Amino acid sequence: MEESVATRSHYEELARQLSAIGAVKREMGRMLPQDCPPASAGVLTLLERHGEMRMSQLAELLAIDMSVTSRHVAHVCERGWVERKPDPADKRSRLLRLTPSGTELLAELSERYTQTLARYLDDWTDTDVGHLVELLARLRTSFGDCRSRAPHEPCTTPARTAG
Amino acid sequence: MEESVATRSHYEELARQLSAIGAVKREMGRMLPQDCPPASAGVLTLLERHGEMRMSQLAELLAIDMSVTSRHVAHVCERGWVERKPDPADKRSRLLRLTPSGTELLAELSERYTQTLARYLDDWTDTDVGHLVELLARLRTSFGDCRSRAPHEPCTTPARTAG
DNA sequence: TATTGTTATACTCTATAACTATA
DNA sequence: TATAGTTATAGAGTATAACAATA
Repeated sequence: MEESVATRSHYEELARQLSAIGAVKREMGRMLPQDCPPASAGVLTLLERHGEMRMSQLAELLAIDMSVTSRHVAHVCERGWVERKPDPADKRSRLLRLTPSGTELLAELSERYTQTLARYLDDWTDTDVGHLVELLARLRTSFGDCRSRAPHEPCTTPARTAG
Repeated sequence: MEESVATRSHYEELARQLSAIGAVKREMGRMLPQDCPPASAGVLTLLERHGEMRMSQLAELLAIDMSVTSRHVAHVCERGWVERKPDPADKRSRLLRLTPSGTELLAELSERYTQTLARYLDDWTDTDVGHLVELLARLRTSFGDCRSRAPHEPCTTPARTAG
């Protein structure tokens, strides 16, 4: 597919915006409870939305390696927010489920998220926010779908150094 | 300000999407040259867009602490992509400027960004991409990030022309 | 043999605090 | 005293590889 000059420019700008959006993420993370890092909040949110699931499924939803998922889950389990139960169908597997304490924390998180965003986005219309959410979701889908159809090898080309 | 139920729901969904967008950022980072981590690419891009500047200004544009900025700058300077010159107006300060080697690397980065996004977003219209870019920039602005200004501001160094 | 999950190790990115050099 | 920048240290997040237990 051939892209126009305008599209190409938009691509470069999108790359820049994605690189810079970390500042917003960090700001959002600053209002989380002291022992609940962003990664824990993500785990809890997904367990609330999708219900009981296995480690591998959670890793897939988080789009991170299962080794990383394992550590995040250990953290929320140590604090009693999530429960790990043996899977009767497969003894290698463990089923994850929110505890009442975890559900309670999620209510707190929801409150903080909402208050923070209401403060920062007070001049946004509901439609604007909805549209951004939609486009972000679609962006993630586009990247996820491409993973299977276009094998992409990590780049090993060394960068040029000054001559 | 009071928000509707729909708005509140959108807020929670936005928080979720922001938390999950890291997967896209990481995928974008994977196609960078071995020697050029995402942070370095960010430094180079801002120096191209805004021209010569001091450490403190770059830190402001990156929306990260100057201590972190200092390390990122050291990395790109060691590789000859950026030059640190003494500021004649203030001997505590250092002026940062892209080298020809850095400019050359930026052309390579632009090419890779464009190719990667063209592959992943091949079913997006130019309008869709533009809209997402716009909303992301606005989001950063709402959070108090000065980087979101479009690169049409007065710059010492003109932006590279695309295509 | 392959798969599920855990642990060890390493790398990137960031913030805080202590430090220097200059204003 | 205050500010610009550097460095040391700590913490969060992730990926790869080696490993144990089970399918």
